[in-house]
Amino acid sequence: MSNNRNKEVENLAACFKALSNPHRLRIFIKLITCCSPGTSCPVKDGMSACVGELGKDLGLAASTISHHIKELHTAGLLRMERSGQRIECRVDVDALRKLSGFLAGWGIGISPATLDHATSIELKDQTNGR
Amino acid sequence: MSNNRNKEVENLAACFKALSNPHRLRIFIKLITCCSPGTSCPVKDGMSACVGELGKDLGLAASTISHHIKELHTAGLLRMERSGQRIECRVDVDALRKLSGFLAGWGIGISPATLDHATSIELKDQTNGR
DNA sequence: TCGATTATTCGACATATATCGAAGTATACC
DNA sequence: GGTATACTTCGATATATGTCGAATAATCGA
Repeated sequence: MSNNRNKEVENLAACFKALSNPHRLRIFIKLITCCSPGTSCPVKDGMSACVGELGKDLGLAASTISHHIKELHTAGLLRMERSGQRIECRVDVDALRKLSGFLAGWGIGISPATLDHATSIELKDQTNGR
Repeated sequence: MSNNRNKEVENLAACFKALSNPHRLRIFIKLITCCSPGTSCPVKDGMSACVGELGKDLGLAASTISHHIKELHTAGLLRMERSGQRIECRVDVDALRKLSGFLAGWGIGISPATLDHATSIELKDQTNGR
């Protein structure tokens, strides 16, 4: 229970850490926007782009981009799937929603006093899908 | 413009960084909940607690707590005000709302394709109030 | 099979972060 | 003034992070 709660806070912190680096945040933003509905996008499927595209314009070495994307992936914020030579990345909408829910619970003025509920949003279980 | 956009991403990243450490996140959560309406709280004023209270139960040295709270403060997530011997901390609801707004824009499924708007939420200007 | 493209892993390195204890500052109370 | 309480600043130190380039792996096309 309390142990569980601990794990939730750790997960939450891990997500924030993944977004805490400007380069990574930029990658994440690009992923979210570059392929959103209505935008022309190299990949037809919504919210998806390959590693190379995401890293463009950041002025970083390929290995560094790869490292950053791995961080986002490990935090559960994005999913990766091989497609030929490329590896497609897409936002994990669930994780994003949960993260957003945590902040929205208060910030926006909606029901506070609900830590029990708010921190029990189960962030992506670290053991599956990676 | 683009320079401005850069600064916004930096600010956003700085906020995430402040919340990326489990100890700091715990402090932040405590601050948000311990004194929310309806809860009995050492400080009557909603969402406020002194440095010492926030750091309790974390098993950290006072200097470390101080350091963490300073980080949260620098990121603009909380305000501090001297009150006698104590220093009262309260969440900066504006910053929280903006942070939350950034994630909520997508995550929750509300209008995507609005990066222009979403990243132009002006996060607290680093130069005032600290 | 060979070369091109795309991405990851590895080792090195500089910088940043988390942490402590000791010393310093500010305020309150006697 | 002197002492207690609350917090911050400073210096030290161990660990984590961001970055690169070189080497490796996976896939495609000729």
